[in-house]
Amino acid sequence: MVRVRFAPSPTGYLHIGSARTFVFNWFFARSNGGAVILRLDDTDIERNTEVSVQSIFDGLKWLGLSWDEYYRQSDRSALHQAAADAIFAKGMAYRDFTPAHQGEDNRPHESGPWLQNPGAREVSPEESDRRAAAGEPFVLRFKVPRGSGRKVAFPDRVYGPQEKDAGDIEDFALLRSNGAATYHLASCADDVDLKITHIIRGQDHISNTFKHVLIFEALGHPLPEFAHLPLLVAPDQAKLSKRRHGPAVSVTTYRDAGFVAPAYINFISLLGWSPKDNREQMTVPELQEAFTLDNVNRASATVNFTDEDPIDPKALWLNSQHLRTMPVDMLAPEVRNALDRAGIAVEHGDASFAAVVDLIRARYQTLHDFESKGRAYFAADFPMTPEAEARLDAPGARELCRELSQRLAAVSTFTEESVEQALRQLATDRAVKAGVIINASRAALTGQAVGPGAFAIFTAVGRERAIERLARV
RNA sequence: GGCGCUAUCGUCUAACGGUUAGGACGGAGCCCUCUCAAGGCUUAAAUACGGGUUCGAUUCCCGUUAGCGCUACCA
Repeated sequence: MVRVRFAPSPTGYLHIGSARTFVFNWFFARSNGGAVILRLDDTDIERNTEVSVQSIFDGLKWLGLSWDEYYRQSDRSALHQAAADAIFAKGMAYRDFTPAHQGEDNRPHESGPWLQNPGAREVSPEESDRRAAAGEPFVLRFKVPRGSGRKVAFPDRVYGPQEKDAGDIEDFALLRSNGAATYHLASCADDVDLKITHIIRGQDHISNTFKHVLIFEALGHPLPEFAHLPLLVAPDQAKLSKRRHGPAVSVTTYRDAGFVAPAYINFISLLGWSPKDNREQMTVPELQEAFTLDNVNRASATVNFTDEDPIDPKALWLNSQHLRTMPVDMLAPEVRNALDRAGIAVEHGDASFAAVVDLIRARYQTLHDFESKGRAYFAADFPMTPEAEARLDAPGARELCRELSQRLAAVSTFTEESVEQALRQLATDRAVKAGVIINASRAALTGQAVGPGAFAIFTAVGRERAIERLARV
């Protein structure tokens, strides 16, 4: 039974890299009949915030990919403590009473790695127990094996076999002086307890994994499979960070820009992974079906954004593709919500609403376009663009619109065909090109100089409104 | 400094050791057309550098360079 976990730490909003990690975990689990576990790695109480927890949930909920189990590490400190005790009891960890260093890192590792605080390992068990009993604060450190030629190794599903000299691994902390578990301990203890089979996470964890291998071994637990994902970087090649790159890296930026979740998922899936068959636009089920760890790349991928525009152009293109191809009954509720948030009251019933959405969606790139460019299809009031104004300013255009209005008021049935017939007849009668009336009508009906085929617009806007809008030019 | 990871068009990427190095976004141009999109077509644009191995290297090996990551009582 495959069990994967997504373990964000709530120190900020859900960012694009985390979202991709979640999505890949989800694809892997779902295509292997496995379980997805959401675990908040919130052991660093100083830096965690509830706001962040909320925004992570907001982001995940928007993606619309479900998880099966949910845990918070802060609820599981007894488990972490027990793991620390077990490792300590085996003599694989020791207390370090050295005060925490603060400010500049002045430890002497200019010529090599820092491995441990001098003398800390040599404190006798008796003295260690005595000082601990006396209440002297300490960190519990893992006693990394120092034998010559001792290697730590693990296979990585993406990066291949990994190996490192134990001599290059420092005696990392398991427990902080306040008694709380560090990330390393808590993460491994929980992975063991939650029976995680595959750890899929960012490549920035590769060097941590050697430490984790040591912990798993100390806990007497077989290694889960590891798969590290290439990093997502900013256009300046730096690791994405909210401090340096701002909201461009937040999932909610895309949501708020009018993206539909499947398009966003499609976009981030193509960062560091590809189906290898030249497909680009894919639905979530297609992505899940095609996803394999073997097709994950190793080089980091750049997310394109600028100070002026936080949205990657390819993401925008994918969004427009999804808007025009996703099932209209899946899109319509999203559009309705968007219009709702924009304060546009929609009078349409579901069927006619879906028909209008279907008519105009091929021209739009984001959900916001429905409220702006598409406003006239839903609202009684709408602005007129300068280009549309120009259409009406064409010689005779306004008069023709008014006359068309009168003629349409007289037709018995109001269909695309009857409208076209009336309009072309008017053109013939007045000896003008039909195009003039067509373009002027589009402007009068929608406030836009551009849009769908003109006759379809008449029925989309509806008889009453069409006649009224033509009359008042 | 140490350790690790990586390197194909501007960006995302494809290429059993043999291709005119392919696709996509974005750019340029054309076609279609009642407008604008869409769609179709065309076009510019890449194997970081240097050595090997091989009949043949984008692909395998070594080195250089560059970038990134880790090097906390953060995760």
